Amino acid sequence: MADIESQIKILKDLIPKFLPGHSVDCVIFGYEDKELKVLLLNWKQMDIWALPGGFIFKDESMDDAAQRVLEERTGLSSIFLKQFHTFGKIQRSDHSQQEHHKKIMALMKPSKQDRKIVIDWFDHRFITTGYFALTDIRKATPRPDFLSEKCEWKSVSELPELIIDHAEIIQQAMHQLKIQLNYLPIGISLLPEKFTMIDLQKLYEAILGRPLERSNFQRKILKLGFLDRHEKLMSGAANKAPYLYSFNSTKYEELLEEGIGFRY
Amino acid sequence: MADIESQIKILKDLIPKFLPGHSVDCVIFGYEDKELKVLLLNWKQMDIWALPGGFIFKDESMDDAAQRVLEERTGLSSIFLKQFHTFGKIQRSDHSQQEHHKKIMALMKPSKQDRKIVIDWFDHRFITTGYFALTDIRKATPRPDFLSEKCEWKSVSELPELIIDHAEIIQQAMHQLKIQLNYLPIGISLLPEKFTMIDLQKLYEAILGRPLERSNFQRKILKLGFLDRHEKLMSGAANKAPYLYSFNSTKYEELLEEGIGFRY
DNA sequence: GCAAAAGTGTTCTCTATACACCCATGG
DNA sequence: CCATGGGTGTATAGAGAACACTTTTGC
Repeated sequence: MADIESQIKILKDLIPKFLPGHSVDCVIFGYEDKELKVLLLNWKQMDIWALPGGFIFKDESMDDAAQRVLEERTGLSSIFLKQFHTFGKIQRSDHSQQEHHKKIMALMKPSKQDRKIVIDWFDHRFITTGYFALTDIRKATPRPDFLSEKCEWKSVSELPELIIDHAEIIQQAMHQLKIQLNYLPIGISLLPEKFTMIDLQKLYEAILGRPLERSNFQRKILKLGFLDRHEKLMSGAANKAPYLYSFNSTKYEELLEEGIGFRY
Repeated sequence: MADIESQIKILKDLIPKFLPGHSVDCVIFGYEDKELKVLLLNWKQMDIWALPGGFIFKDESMDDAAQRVLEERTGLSSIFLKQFHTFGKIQRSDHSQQEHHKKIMALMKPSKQDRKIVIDWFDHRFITTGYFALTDIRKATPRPDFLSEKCEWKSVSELPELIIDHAEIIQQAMHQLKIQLNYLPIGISLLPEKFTMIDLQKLYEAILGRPLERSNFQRKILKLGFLDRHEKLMSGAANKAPYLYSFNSTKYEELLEEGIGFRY
């Protein structure tokens, strides 16, 4: 596996350029099949998952580092991205993490010195800042990093086993999403260009975790006036065809300043 | 000034025990004379102010570090304290900071080596996590740290000149205070045991930055039912005496879970 | 009695919510 | 025509804002 080995060499050279002790982790949200999803990485040689994360270069702001991680994993730039919490407990490492690093190290034969640098780097304590991102799942192209085998969207309602405190980080991100719902460009970030009213409602329901009344939702949203109505969507089903809508981003952004009202 | 010199020696020995690159800063709020105040430190030899802050020991959680800073500067423990944002721009240092360190160094004659360790420590890049605290100003006893001359409560409406990005940190803290108002134990933390309805109203007004209608405020708060009514406060003024109230903390905490409703 | 501030009542509007009803579509 | 789901109407309850009115206090 010369591939990993060369990656380790690259990493060894990068390590001195990173800020020690601090990392960023991204909770990248997408929306598909009426479910809220997050992008997760599957670690090589282990059946355990992790959030996409990375380190901060000494000459790079923390926000830029998060942006870089997001871009590397999804190919997307200029996406809504916001920090939500910094995790600073002492025990931010666990058995599975150490086991993983051992297995990775076993796969390669770098020089003793390189090996030591890399192991030491991963073994010391990190404080991590969590960011959440809102993406259109159809536009993203998930790409694993060198530590990982797979990079996949996983439904937040059935998350796989996650390393260290990453389950907690996702929980926190979802809570913040709920809390800040009225001030976030939920719809415009997570939905495709055109969508039906039910699509939008289901998205809100997925985030809020509770059902909303159909007719009232429709009236409320339309009254806010940030949607443009387009042609009807003929689904082929034996029922009335819904209109397609798109966001009038000017009006939408104006309204977001004040907050679009849904209590949680 | 052997005093500073011995402090520098202590600091030099502590530095290896700190996590490099990360600090905490506390925006400690108090309420007095109908004004929201924050506790600030005045740096020795300079007419510039700073937030109380500190570093994190390698075997200490970030929350504990913030708690320690709060306790060292106010003597208060078990106070409401919560992180609100992490500041990770590259240029988190400025001219006034460097000037200050030079002046401090000039005051003392430590060994060249000690001096280098301390200067290097302060000169490298820090990411800082901001915490805000809510305190009863009457119970706190402000104490300067060794870099500072004075430690005083300053009204948020007329802040003095602050180092680096500390003005921005306070702005952010105030914004979070406003946003989270309905979920924070504002009253019980910032007011004395007993207070009048107007006291509580003025506190809310100070945080929200806008006037509230007296009679409606009274009705709304009383209807929520977390206040116990006590004797009247005879002020000696030629007007009707207001009742004194205190928080029924059980009910208050129950309600805070759901949020006590004031739109901002 | 008068001024000032506290406490209570009334009215109006706006929103949320529930639910009824009509409309479009394809089988 | 019927089942299904979209779109609109309506009725009611509660919250919020504005403001009038009453009560208490010290001069």
